[in-house]
Amino acid sequence: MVTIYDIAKKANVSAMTVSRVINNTGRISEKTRAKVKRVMDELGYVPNQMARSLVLQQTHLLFLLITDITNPFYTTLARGAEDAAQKHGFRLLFGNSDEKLAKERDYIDTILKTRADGVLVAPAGDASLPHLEALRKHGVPFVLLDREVPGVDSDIVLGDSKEGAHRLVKHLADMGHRHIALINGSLTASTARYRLEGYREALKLYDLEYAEENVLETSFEPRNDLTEIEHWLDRLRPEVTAIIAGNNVLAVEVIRTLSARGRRVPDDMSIACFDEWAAYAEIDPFLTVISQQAYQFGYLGMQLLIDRIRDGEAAGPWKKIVLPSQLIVRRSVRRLGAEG
Amino acid sequence: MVTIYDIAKKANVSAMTVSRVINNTGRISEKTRAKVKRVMDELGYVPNQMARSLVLQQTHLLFLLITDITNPFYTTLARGAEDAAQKHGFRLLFGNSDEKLAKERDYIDTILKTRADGVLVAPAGDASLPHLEALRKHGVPFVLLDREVPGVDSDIVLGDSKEGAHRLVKHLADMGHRHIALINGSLTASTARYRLEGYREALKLYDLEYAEENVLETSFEPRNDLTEIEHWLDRLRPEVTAIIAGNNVLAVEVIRTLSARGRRVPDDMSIACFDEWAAYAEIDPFLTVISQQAYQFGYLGMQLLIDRIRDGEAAGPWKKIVLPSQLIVRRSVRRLGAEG
DNA sequence: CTGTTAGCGCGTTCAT
DNA sequence: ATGAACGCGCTAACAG
Repeated sequence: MVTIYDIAKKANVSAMTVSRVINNTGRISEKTRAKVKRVMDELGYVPNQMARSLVLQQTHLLFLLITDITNPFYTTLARGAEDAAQKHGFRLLFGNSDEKLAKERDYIDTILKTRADGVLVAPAGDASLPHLEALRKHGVPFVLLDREVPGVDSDIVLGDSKEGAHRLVKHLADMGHRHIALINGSLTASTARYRLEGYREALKLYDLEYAEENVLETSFEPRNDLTEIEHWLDRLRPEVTAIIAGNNVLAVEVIRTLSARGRRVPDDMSIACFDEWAAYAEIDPFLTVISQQAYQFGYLGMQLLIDRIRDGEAAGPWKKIVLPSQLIVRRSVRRLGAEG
Repeated sequence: MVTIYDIAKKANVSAMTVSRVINNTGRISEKTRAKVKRVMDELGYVPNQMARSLVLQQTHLLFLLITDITNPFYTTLARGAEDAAQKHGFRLLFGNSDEKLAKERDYIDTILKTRADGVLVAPAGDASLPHLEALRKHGVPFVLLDREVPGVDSDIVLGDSKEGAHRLVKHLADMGHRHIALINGSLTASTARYRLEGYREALKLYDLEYAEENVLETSFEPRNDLTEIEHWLDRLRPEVTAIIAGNNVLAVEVIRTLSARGRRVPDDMSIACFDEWAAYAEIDPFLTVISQQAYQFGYLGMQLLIDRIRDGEAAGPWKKIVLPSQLIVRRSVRRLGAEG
């Protein structure tokens, strides 16, 4: 490995001079600067980030932790975070927890060991608390994305899940559905809790029946085994004509399960859900969704993080950004007649 | 920051003993080991990766560089790479180049500075050559994914793009299409070249007309401005009844452009393309595609990389894995009668 | 404008 | 079984 000492020797200067050339600090004569630079090129020198970080006590590295890298909601969010980071001259690396606490812990571990300057976290759930406390304890600034974690104060960017669920129920009711089921992620995720809450409140408001067997709590991430969903569909009250899915993944899995049994959407069952399927949905508009501004989650979250890194305490009290969502009506919900 | 010296002092041992406890090296009495561990917990010690890497000359960190984090092909690939890395006890971080050489260069830079142990690269194109040469020069093992780069010898995992294009043309011809256009990524990507080649060969084979204005070379990544595609569609020979898109993104953009002008797929134009839109395509099977085993690209690539890291030269000559693809027929291609 | 010294946190080598 | 000295590559502080 080429070090500043190799450069120094070949350029007949001290290592310190080389360091100054690299970092553009101090005053250096144009002549020596040129000489040093030439030698650096010749030798193909690359600064050792480890060594720099060790002495500077900062890495200039930011992390984004998402829970499902195959979900377009999170990848769009990632693009937003990336753009904002680049705009401010920060490097960003991604990690994928797969909604698994163990994987999340491993990434937090890596982040801690790597001494990242800051982290954007979409937490797996409430049990992410110790992970976030670890970040806090070690002085790593972080911003929460998409989900709250009880017991954690921080900057955060959220969607209005309760309001979204409300709008979904209203739309279904408007379309003539009176018996609406809900398949949800784990209630250890705040979004799932708010969506359940909004669902129940709206049912009450529109005078629709609530039945325990019409609600399934499972998980947001993709699964290979659809039997749980299958069994739930079997136990559903027969009057149910519409299902709300807690996210885009669940919606797809419900539809797959239904269609494996020859039941069509929306003919035999209506479906609506949270979150888009990005580009594809546009060309073949099928799923009725509550669309969230995924890109903004990442972009604004990154801005908050960078503010926090730059200004520390001076960035003021914790900021909470709640992003509005939008109902997009498509083909997956059928209009029911009076008989429905 | 808590260091091994803080632990050492509080546990009444030397820093060296602490280090040994951390790394499970040397012989330590159970008593001191327990004491040291307890103090470590009390103080919430986290090893400083920078310092470790500096002395060990290795980071145990792997990178995956993809060109479009919003494209399900690459995110599925990423999941495969992640699983394989985890299986072998390596940490993996992601970077997204957005098909941009400048962003790719920045990531290569980060990787070099970070002294990663190895890299999985889906290169932006032929001009990625210097980036890969830099990796080589600095002794960072890498494996290429999805695209070849002329002038670079390395392990690589590829799809058979030529064969895929061939199958696409054959299918369209079988469906009665005699005038088939191609919208492609930049020819600086080997996949685009092979797809063009397969397209031209197949046209010849099935005695179909080739026309220059029926082929557009643009780029694989999503764009905001669809005018280029729009203009191309306007200039297409009027006899054209089907379009092959070089990837999933282009297919969606063509369809969007067409539908903005009131032209329907497949009624007014048939479309087929490379690569799936992951889960969503299953529930609403619209696009006829050549489906590639994205997950395997990542999984097998990671295996190659880890072999190379572990065995170095002893891993033998460069390995090239070519993954077969599969034609999946759906609704986006219309069957033409004799008049077509 | 340039060089010397010291130390960031840790692990290897050699003592004890 | 444990400790002291040294160095990994780099930069801040001070000297000249």
